[in-house]
Amino acid sequence: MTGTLELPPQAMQVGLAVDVAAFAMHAGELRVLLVQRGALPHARDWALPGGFVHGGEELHEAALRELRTETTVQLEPRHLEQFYTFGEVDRDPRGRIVSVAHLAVLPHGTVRVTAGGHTLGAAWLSAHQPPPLAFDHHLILDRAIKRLQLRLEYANLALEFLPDTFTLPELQGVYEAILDRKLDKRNFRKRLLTQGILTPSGERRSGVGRPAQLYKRAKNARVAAL
Amino acid sequence: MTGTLELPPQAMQVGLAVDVAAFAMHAGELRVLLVQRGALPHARDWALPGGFVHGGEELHEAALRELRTETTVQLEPRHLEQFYTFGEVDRDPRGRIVSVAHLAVLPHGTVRVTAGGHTLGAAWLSAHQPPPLAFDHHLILDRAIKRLQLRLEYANLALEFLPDTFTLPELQGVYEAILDRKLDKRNFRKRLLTQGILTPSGERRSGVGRPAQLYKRAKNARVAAL
DNA sequence: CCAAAAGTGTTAGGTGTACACCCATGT
DNA sequence: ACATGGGTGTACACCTAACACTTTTGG
Repeated sequence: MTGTLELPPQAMQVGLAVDVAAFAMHAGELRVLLVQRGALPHARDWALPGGFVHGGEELHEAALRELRTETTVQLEPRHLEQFYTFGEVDRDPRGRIVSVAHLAVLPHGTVRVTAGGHTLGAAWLSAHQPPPLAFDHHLILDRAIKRLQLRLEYANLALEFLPDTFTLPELQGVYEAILDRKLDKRNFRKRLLTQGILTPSGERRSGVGRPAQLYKRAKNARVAAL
Repeated sequence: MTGTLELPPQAMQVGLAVDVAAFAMHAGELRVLLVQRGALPHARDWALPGGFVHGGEELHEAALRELRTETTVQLEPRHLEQFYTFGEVDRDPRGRIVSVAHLAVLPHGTVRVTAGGHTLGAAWLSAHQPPPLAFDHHLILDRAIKRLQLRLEYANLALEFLPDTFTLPELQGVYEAILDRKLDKRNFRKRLLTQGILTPSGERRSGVGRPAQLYKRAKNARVAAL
């Protein structure tokens, strides 16, 4: 079927790319995965991982591939969603390049990243106070954070940042890191527990201070769309 | 600057298009602007107005142009926003075509549409019960309606469907048409009036039954983003 | 016994929702 | 006078936000 019909002459051919704003918790802070570019333009600048979509490849597949090849992230994203398309004429000096930006959430764990492909380095850096970024990636990151904050209320995206079992203070930490403000402990517990998406896992975690009850996600509790 | 840097060899070149889901109220119903295609593929099928982005043209400019040339809509959209990008490999038989879908709201008034360009016809048809559509346009329309419903709560997008002055029952009609369900009259009035975005315009409108108070939008009341 | 972090209830204000009757006009 | 659509108030349930002390553990 493909090829039997012709495109109209004025059909604009553009470079199609994806960029990924991948978030995780580190040291009680919301971090975003950034890579240091190895090639022009913007060599040595920090940027969101991303690149061109290959032929026959779906957009979300391209997003996953870029995550894996540019940064050697071992863990699967727990959430991946397209959130905006950046197509300004002059956003890339190489020509008309349209980027479909994706939001990813990676689970907790010492998410070790190493440079892959043609990047000089990769690191988890502060999402709320990022370094200067290449291209229009600060716009992309801003919008990604807003979307993440929106999703936090709608779906239960906070759980995706944590391991299978976790404590309520840890969960509250995720909310606070994403919203970038403090929450009241008692109100938070009440809200989450009456929501019915958590079940106590019996165990307790030890450390400094009183050990906390461990929870895991209830059977239902799925991430909703839109 | 453009052209001095080369794209990598695997950079995928794709056709870049925009599609527009333009909404308006007609006969107390939410309607979407559809065109009847004049060319293959899907000739004679209904479709959302849309087409290829031209060189040097921003995405929102392309969306506006397609609205104007394919349908001869006289009125400016009161709201125009990108809401999702459809890039599935097989969504168009002519090859890899990525469409950045836009949501538009047109103000009230007898919005007369005539076929323009290479379309056979154009019409305002029911948004909630549309005819069969070309390509993946039913997916686009579904998502556009969901976004419109979301925006209705967040911003005050309902006002954009009405002329400068309007009555509360008319405004409630817009809400009901978009949400596709009935609302309580007293609760609706209370909510809208305490919100402070409406000011009575003194005049009253006559017709059958008791005349209704006319309102206009208050000085503030701007449409918020994201 | 001290430091550190976890856990626990109540109150007041505001918001959403359900619900039925009277009013102003045109015919 | 009647048909048609516009306009009005209250009560209850629920959610939100503010607020301080006790409990459990490790050192």
